[in-house]
Amino acid sequence: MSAQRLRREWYERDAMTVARALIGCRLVDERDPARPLRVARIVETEAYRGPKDQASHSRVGITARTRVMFGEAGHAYVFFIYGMHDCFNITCFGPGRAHAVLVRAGEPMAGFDPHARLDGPGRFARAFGITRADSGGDLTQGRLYLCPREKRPRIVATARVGVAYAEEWADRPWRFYDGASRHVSRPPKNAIGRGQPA
DNA sequence: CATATGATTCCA
DNA sequence: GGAATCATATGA
Repeated sequence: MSAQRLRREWYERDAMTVARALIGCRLVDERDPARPLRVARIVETEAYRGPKDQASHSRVGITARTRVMFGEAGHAYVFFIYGMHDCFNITCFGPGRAHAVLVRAGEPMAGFDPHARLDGPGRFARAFGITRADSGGDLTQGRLYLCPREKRPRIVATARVGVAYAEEWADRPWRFYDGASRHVSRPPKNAIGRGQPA
């Protein structure tokens, strides 16, 4: 018996709030009936605060690519980057706000090889087979959806990755991760001792 | 039409 | 440290 999926209202909050709330939630993929259900626990996210945020793709306004971010909360925004990677995002807050949350890492729970790597936005999307074809999909209605977390994780906030060009927006602490997870994409350099007790 | 670059990953 | 590799945005 699977948990109930997150509803529209849950997504209708600003990106920083949603990005934090997303840590520990589960992404469920039952798009392919021929494959077993795939589930991962999200352990790392980044918030993008709409057009004024110079690190956000929505800064360029409404284009074919960014249109979904300007629409209803709770949809997938998937973009292709560096000629080889798809990245999975979740739209939030509401029409015209263009807030979004990038899912940067997860830990495999079901349907994956137990050693599958879901750390890093490119690897995460690839593990689920999420591509630009999935951009615009409604996460409150389709076969790709999110379920609430069971326990509140210890959340660590840092600056976002790869946005140095965004000037004063680059240093905002809008990257969030589960400090107890060993599946974070860029663990702190002095990370020994982090994680579950042995 | 031409060009620059990126919300990254992998290899040396 | 540097390459891979191309969609997207922007300017001619």
